[in-house]
This record gives sequence, structure tokens and C-alpha cells, in this order.
Amino acid sequence: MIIGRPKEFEFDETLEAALEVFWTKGYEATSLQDLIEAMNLSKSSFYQTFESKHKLLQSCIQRYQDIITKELTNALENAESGRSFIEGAFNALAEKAKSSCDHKGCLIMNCANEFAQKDPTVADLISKATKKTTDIFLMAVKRAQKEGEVPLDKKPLPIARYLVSNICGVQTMIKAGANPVMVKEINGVVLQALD
Amino acid sequence: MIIGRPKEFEFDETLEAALEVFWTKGYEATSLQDLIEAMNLSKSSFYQTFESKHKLLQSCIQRYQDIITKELTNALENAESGRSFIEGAFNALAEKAKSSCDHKGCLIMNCANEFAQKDPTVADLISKATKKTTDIFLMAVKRAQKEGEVPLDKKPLPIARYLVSNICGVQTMIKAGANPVMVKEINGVVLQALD
DNA sequence: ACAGTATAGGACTAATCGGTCCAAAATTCA
DNA sequence: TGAATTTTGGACCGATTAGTCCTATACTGT
Repeated sequence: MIIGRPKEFEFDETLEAALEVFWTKGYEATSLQDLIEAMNLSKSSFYQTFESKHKLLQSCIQRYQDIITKELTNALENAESGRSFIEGAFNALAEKAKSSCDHKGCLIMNCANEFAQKDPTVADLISKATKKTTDIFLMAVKRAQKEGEVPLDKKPLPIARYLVSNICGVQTMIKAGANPVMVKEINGVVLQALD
Repeated sequence: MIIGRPKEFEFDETLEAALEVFWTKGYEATSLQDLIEAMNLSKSSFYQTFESKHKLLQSCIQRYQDIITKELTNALENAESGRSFIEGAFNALAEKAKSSCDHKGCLIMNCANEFAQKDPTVADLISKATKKTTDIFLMAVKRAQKEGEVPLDKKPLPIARYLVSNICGVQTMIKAGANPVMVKEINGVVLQALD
């Protein structure tokens, strides 16, 4: 049995609310006030549960990574082919560029940009998350090769890293104001690397 | 003749000192204290000359754009070929990845990431700067085509945009912890788009 | 020397920052 | 009911935030 006064919030809900705020505003631009309002938490509950703003960010990065890893893995499993999974990922970016506002990008890469390598703890999380995503694209490329949609003489790992790098690049271009046409144009060139 | 007490600083010097700080730390993470220390300026001189932290950022972005536009234009003019200019730009990134610390990336893209489209004034500056850089790469691609180092059937503008996007992408990957080997690997795939 | 003009130093502001702490409230168990 | 345990609300903290303002200072022109 749980003893003591029961919690008035759910851990997952509040964590994901915080994730949303960090994702939208960035770490530095997010104040504690912003967080506890979005999370609908008292300050005491906040600190008791998440320890500090910085620790909370780490938890958010972790959670974000879990979510996208699951999503991408699912998408790859359900994709018609390895190649269509990859193309789908880039098409999704072009779709995102259409919705006028809230280009949040990718939390992992936002943090990579904001913290660079200044914060070792964050750097480590970022590096691991990037590796995980790269692994999924690596599987996709290998599968595409098996399926005959990518030439066998191409080395799959550089291609996978190239694709991840391009997702970051395109996402940044969107933040820099690229419109959907530009994004599709770029995507077209990007995907020629698979031919 | 200049009347009144003479300035004890030079505009360009202080502006570029500020640029360096914004470039290294980002906008939000930079305090006024950081700025006036780096600029070696009194608060009064700061506000009299640069109006506000936000206006100063705009001036820095402008200055940064002027600098890189000049540098890139020069590099292109002095390059052996359009293609070698492009390859040189990506090799420079791989070089940067070697020096262990201070991966500052590109101020323009850092700001694009930090502000996304939230700040219209900044968004406009970013968009214009991106266009200028793309124009230089466009010239490079066209020149490479004339020189027979890029097939004539490729559309130069999408290629130019693709190259700029990849510079952003690679720079983000470096911030995410990519080592020089990874960067070279990615660059190799990127440049295949010119074949 | 002195008026006019512009810069520099730094005290000062109100607001906000992340974070701590303690007492009140809400639960379980005896 | 009352002791034990946990969460919650909110007062409180010193430090820092961006920015203002006034006075002392340093120069030019007369």
C-alpha cells in the first residue's frame, strides 16, 4: 500500500508537459515558472520529483529518445520497404515545413545546438541518442539493399550517418525559413544518394 | 572635428567581441555582464551605442553575415575550380571537428535554431543571410558545371540549397559529438551529389 | 578660462532567476 | 482516534536579470 498523501499528478504526464516546453522554447529560455505552469505542479512537488531544471532536462531527453526510437522502429517495421521508410522520413519533414508555425525541430538536435559539447552530461545523452537513431537508419539502408532498392556496393553506415545528418540539416533549414518547395527540392537531391 | 569626450573603444572591435560571445554561448545564455566584460565597455556606453541586447544581436548577425559573405566570395574567386571550392568548404568542417573543443558552428544557424521563427526580426535576418550564402554556392555549382566538374543536367539551385543544408547538418552532427572520421564519411556521401 | 558636448562610471531599479524550507493537508496503519 | 508518512502550497532566499539615470570626466571651439 502507498502511505502518505497521494500524488495529485502523474509522472509521465508532467514529464511530457515539460518535454514539450523545452522542445518549444529551448533550455535557457525556459524558466521554472514556465515549467511548473505547463506541468501544473507546485514548486515543492517539482523539486521533490525532478530534482532540478537540469536533471529534468536530462529526463526529458531520455524520454524523447525513447519515444522517437519506438516510433521510428515501428515505422520501419511497418514500412513497405527500407527505402520507403527513408523516403517517408524526409517527406514528413516537408509536411512539417507546411504548417506555418511551431517548427520545434528535434529536441535532441536542439539540445546539441544549445549545449554543443559544453555540458558533458547532456553531450553524452545526445551522443547516445544520435547513435540509436543512426542504428535505425542503418537497418533501413541494409534492408533496402537486401530488397534491391539501394545498390549493394554502397557502404550502409556512411549512408545512414549521411541521412541523419541531412534530417538535422533540413530541420535547421526549416527553422531558417525554408518553404516546403525548397525542402522537397533538397530532399530530392538527398535521396539520390540511395540510387 | 569630433566634439565632446572621445570614445575609449572602437565600434568594430566591441561589436566583434560581442559577436564572439553570442556565437559561443548563444543569445539567452549570454548575460549583459558577459557582454560588457568581453566588450570592455561600461554599461552606459553599451546602451548608448548598441541600444539593447536584442539590437546588438541583430548587429552581430549582420556583421557575421558580412564577414562570411566576404570570406566565401573571396574563397570562391581564388579557388582553382567551383568544385574545389565546394569540397574545400566541407573539408574545413572536417578540420573543425578535429579541434576538440569550441564547436561554435555557424552564428546564423545557431540563431535559426535558438529563435526558430519566433522572432520575426531575427527570422528575417536569418532568411536573408541564408539566401546570400546559397547564392554563393549557386555560383560555385554553376561554375563547376561550366568547368565540366558537375554534370550539366543537374539543376544548380537545388544542389546549392542541398549543400547549404548539409553544411548545417554536418555542423550539428559535430555538436552532437561526431568525430572527424564520421564527418569525412558523411562528406564523402554528400559530395557524390556532384557526380 | 569657459561654455558646449559627448562619453564613462557606477549606483540604482523592479522583476525574475533557480532553489530551499516549513507548515498544512491528505493519506495508511495501528 | 492518533501516529507515521508523504505531498502540497507558498513564503522566502540571495543572486542575477536587462535596463535607467545621474554625475563626473574629457574633449573642442571660442
